[in-house]
Amino acid sequence: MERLTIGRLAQLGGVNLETVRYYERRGLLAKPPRTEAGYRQFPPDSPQRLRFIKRAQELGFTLDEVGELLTLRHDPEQNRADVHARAAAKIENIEQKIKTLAAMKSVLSGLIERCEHCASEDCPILASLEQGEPI
Amino acid sequence: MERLTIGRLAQLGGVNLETVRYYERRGLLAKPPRTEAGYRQFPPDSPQRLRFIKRAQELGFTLDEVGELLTLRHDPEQNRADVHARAAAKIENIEQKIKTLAAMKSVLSGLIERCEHCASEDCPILASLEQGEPI
DNA sequence: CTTGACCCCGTACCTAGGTACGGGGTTTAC
DNA sequence: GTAAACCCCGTACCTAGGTACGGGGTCAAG
Repeated sequence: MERLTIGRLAQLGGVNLETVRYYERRGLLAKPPRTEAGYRQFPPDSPQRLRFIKRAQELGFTLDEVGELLTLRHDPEQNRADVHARAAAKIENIEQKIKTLAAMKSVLSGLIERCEHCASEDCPILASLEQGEPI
Repeated sequence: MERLTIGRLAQLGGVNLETVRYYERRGLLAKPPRTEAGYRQFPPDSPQRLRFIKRAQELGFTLDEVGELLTLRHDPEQNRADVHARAAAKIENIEQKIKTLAAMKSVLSGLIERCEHCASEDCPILASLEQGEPI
């Protein structure tokens, strides 16, 4: 259970050190215990959490939304039904994203297959733009 | 083929009027023809293009990336092989996003199914954080 | 016992992606 | 023919999400 300094954590998580401080301020990372001298001592699973945050962000979740995702974790004082409902909502949200990405992908695949067609006016990419509801 | 004023386009596309001007400046929307008086006259497919931009953004693409996606369309002076390669790269990118989202979704589904488990220490959400490569 | 690498904190600054403002012309509806 | 509702443009401002700065303390190696 060796604990991590902030610099080491930043390195392992692939982010700037200041970003770690920022996430702590935002409440995305729990305030870690400190040494006598005030140095942060992060738990060993922090790098994963950090990477999760970055990945969720790359998928278009805001930091507030990432926070919601993370608090779906074991929070003993929330009632089960509420967690359940919020998780279900997030799942729908994710499914919608997947659907839209799948539509985009198939458009691009089509583009590759019949590239010559695409030199003409009615490129399928525009036809697909209407697909998918706003998220 | 009635053409759209900027206000109408913004309304149909669900964005602020200034956003349309901004996208035009960024080159995401082609500079439209103008009336005598200088009013923009957008082609009728502009709302779809606008919505595409917004959706791609919600999926974590930057506006620069959206621009790349859009220029994969019929641009007659690019050679086929190049378009092909760039489309293939975008497809991989999209597939990676889908994979990561699918991993997140299955974590949340698991969370719902065995909610009681999750009141304990080893919530599967953390276990999953390592899934998926950075995009 | 000191030097370099690391940490602390608060505050200032930066980029991306918009949004708002405001002074002016235009168009449409009474 | 005039008021409301649009549009023009340039510029200023705003939010989210970081990043950098700088003055100071700490810790490990030589």
